[in-house]
Amino acid sequence: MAEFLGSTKRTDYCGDVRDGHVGKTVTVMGWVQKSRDLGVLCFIDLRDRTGIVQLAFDEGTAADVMEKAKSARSEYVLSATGVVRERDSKNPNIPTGNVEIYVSELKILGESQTPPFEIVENCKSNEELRLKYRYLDLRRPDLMKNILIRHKLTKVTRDYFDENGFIEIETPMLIKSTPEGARDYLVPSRVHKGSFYALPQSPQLYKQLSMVAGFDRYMQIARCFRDEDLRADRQPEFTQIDLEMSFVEMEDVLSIGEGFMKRVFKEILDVDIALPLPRLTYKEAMERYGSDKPDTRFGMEIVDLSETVKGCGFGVFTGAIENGGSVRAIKADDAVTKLTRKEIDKLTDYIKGIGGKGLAWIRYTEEGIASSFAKFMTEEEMAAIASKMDAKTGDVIMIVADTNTNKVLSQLGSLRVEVSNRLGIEKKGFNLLWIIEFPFFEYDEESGEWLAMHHPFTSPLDECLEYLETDKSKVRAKAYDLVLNGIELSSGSIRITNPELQGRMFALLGMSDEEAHEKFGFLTDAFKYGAPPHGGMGIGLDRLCMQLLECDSLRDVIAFPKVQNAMELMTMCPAPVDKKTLDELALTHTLS
RNA sequence: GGCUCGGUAGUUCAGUUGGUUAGAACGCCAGCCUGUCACGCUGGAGGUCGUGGGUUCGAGCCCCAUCCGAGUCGCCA
Repeated sequence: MAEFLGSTKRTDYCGDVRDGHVGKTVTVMGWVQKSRDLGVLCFIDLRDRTGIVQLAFDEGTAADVMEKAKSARSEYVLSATGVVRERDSKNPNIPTGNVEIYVSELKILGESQTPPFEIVENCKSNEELRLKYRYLDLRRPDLMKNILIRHKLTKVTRDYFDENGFIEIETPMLIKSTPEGARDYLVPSRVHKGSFYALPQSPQLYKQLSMVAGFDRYMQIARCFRDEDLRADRQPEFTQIDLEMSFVEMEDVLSIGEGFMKRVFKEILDVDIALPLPRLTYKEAMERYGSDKPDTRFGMEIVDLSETVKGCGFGVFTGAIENGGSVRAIKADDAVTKLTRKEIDKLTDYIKGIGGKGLAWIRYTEEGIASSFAKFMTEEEMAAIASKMDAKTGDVIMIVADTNTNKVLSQLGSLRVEVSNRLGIEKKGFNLLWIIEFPFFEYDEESGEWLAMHHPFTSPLDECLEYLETDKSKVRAKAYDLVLNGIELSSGSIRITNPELQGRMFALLGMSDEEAHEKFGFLTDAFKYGAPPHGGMGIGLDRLCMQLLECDSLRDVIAFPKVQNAMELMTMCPAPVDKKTLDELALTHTLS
């Protein structure tokens, strides 16, 4: 039977009991990590969020206390009072290993069944089980540590932005659905049957309206929702450090953003980040890394072979070039033993899996050149490739050709990362960089239309305004992303505040005046009443935390995450609701 | 929606060509034990092999379907 806490008060956390406490009487409270019953002697490791301390019992211990100590199983909740004393034999493996608490009073505050998995660091149990018992998983020191560091990160965030004049404003969770972009989570209205709220994908419009209101600098640690499929770095419910600033241009926002990153890395990891951060234009990032979120911790940059192989004997290459595409390649240094013929076949499948036509390759082995296409080439042509790629014995070149150069680049970009993973290339450090000058429009092959790459309030670069109606491919945006080790951490832009320009943008995106007014009238109306120039960004808090802690999954930094099918396994939601509830919401017809 | 991988004791895993009673380690339970800290020793319990169907004299193993989990592509302005 569990006992009541009564008037017992904790004096110290378990992990804080050290040499300085020797001789003092302390009371600690926590969970039984492990008990060791040696007959006349008994030891219990007691754990709380700060660490573990050893409780000791011996022949001098009162019989009732000893009896309780021996009955305490794993994960029982105890309160223990006793004198701290130096240990005869110290345990160098734990910070409190020099001391122990010689217990005179013991309360069993809560009993526990045997947990379904051990509450230890580096638990190997499968994640499904751990998510079902998430409260036990969070009790494990590694996950506990992650959540505690996340707390520290949000604290640093609020401090930094407060010190820089930002005001935290809470924006609504129940908002109007705007069908652009990701799928919305919808919330049915009871009062207005057949109408719906949406959960915000971002507080975008509200923060812009806060600028119109005159708050000048806004920030919010904002929960956002997107009803799209999950990934290791994508949850349907996530948190953004959202900010917006008035009377600024891009440089001002980047400066605040990178100042924040510097502060975070210093305070959380004691790592110094050199400022200003490197920048790449979107075009350069695509040309060199085949990605708008390149991992620059390793090389293997993309090389354009189009000039080199122009007019060669291999029809796949010449065909791609003659039809407006290109031939490009990456080189894996000293990889010839790892990238066997079989491995390269797998990489070819990988390329096909992401929409590629295939992979041409050259392996420079000790015995000579092995290649998928050498038979179509002259020796001079092969030598020209080797020269252009600076290839030596031991290297492997992988080549992609397509009539669409963007496809070539993005496929090689993916391949570059895939190959680096397969080769186990060491990636160390924190490579932060800005990607700037994003294209404003994106050509959609399916519909044959130019679509907005960002939300429609993003401002074009001043020098691109003249091309808006004439050549959409030339228009670049005042948009910027912050990339860390190949993950998009943040995205932002300078916004349009000129109603006339905004009208032009809506028109270019195929939105009629009526449609634009229906969807965003409240914003364009607001801009008629004195809108300051403004811009901002949103920083993915979960992703930042995941990178700081070098975790592979967002689930390791979110206390109660969802799994791949968007279920939360502990509470098993989403779940059906009863008919009465549906009736009230006029949703009964959804029951089949 | 597609592709790949996985599901055997509470947990992590092994399980040969389809063949007797499905094993190990840890954990759990009981007893013993005066300094343990991966305590030790002795003994014990614990399995609808994800689920359903099929092939077979016989299925953990082969086939089909299905559920669950992971990664990824599509998707994510």
